Amino acid sequence: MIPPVNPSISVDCVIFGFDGKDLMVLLIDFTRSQTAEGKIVEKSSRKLPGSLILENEEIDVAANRTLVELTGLNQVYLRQFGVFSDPRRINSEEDLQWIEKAYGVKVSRIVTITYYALVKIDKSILQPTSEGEVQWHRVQDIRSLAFDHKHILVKALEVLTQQLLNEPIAFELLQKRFSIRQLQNLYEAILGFEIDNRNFRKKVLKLPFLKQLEEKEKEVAHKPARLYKFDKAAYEKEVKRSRLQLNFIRFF
Amino acid sequence: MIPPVNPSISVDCVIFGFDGKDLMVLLIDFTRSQTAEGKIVEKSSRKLPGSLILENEEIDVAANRTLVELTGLNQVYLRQFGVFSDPRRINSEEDLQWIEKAYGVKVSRIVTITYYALVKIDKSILQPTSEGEVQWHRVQDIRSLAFDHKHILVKALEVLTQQLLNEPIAFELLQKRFSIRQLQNLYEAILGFEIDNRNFRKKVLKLPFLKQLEEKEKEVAHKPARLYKFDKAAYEKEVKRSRLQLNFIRFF
DNA sequence: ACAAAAGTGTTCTCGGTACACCCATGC
DNA sequence: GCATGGGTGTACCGAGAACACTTTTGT
Repeated sequence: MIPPVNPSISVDCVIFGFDGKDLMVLLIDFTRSQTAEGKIVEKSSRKLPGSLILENEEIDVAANRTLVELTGLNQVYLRQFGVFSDPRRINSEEDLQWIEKAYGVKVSRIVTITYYALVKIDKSILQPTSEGEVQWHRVQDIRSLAFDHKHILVKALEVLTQQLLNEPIAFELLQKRFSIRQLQNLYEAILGFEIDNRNFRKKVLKLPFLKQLEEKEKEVAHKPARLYKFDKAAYEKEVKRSRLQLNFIRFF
Repeated sequence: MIPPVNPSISVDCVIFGFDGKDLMVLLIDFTRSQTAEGKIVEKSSRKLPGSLILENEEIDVAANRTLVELTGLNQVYLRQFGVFSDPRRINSEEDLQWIEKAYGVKVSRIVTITYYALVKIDKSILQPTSEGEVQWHRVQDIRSLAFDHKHILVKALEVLTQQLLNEPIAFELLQKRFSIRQLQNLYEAILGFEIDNRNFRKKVLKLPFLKQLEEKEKEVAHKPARLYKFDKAAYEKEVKRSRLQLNFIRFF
């Protein structure tokens, strides 16, 4: 038996990855066709992965379900960042019909709760979906998306940037072991400006939760970089220890 | 004609005020009674102001509507900060019946989008509601609330604290004209620790959006304090001007 | 030996912190 | 004149910013 779906609440996930150079996002290609007035209307575009929620399902769980179905990854960083509720956010007849067909329920207005996920690209194994093909796209190349998904993406990027400056989430996008340069590249890609390498190293090497490993890069045609890992336990400990200070009041 | 209500989505508002000494929150007293198995069950408690949303109503608008109905205040600071979606968050029969009676619709599971508002206490004129009496309460005195509202309040406080450290929202809680000491009291009340007065003054007086006024306090039995106001336009300008720097990466 | 990226140190400036006394007013 | 809270300055320290050359590896 199919569990009942709530026809007015959905989740949409902005799934970010990092390929060493650019910030990437996972999108689904899909095509809607509608027969209206004897003519067949076809529209092709891309959308963010998402799903209506089940009755009796917590929203976080729905977001995680969407993520697992798509990437095969469980236990990844997932953060709720917004609610999109414009009554006209799904405004075309063929879009509504496509959703009704996909879920087998009558829908009208849908409020969506949005999440962004941070995944290690190399670990993700993209699963085929009934909606359409799933692919990674460079964020900077994306021009338009279906529904109000472009709008959602823009908001996700804003929140991601803020988050990156205040919490150690960069490590969720990198492989377990990484070089300082890779970390810097990630910051530069997301923040959109260059950072002085010496100052960056000085700053991050002082962090108590960045652990140097014995291993080095191999088979590279230059001096091999030292590898590091993120020690989550050390981070949690440090956060608890640190007291709030005046220092923390910063308005810009 | 009553506009149709969406029975599965609501907003709840945590309305904060500051009385010069303590952080306050606006709560509604309400009583549910239910006749079950011949017995009358009565429960009295307090709840956050909230409302089911209307179909065709944006969530932000619903939150604002709730706020206006209650305080008579429009155009106050209002910020969405969470979504509470545990399918069992409204778990008692009398709570469900009370909601159904209040809105005249059949409800089962409700997902709530939560907002916090910052208001100037002296400007608010509490409106009587059909739900029950509305009153300001000191945040630190609150022991328990109906539904999962205590949980919501705790989350609101966390977000408020973070916000206070990163954005100039303190001024939303103070009167238009205020003294540095009042501002400091507000920070101390919310952050929960004492701040050195000389250092605090030095810090805030350097802010380009804090404008000194000619007026001073009057009729106080001590040296009258200078008054200041928050210049929003100057703040916006400053934010645009300031560039992101490495400086901004702070993990604790 | 050369190409390519890793890694390293110093000086300057600014902002945070700790800390104790005089000032203006009402009564 | 005294009680009350407002308002002020200095010395120390740590972190960010600017800036250019040497090191290690593969080919």
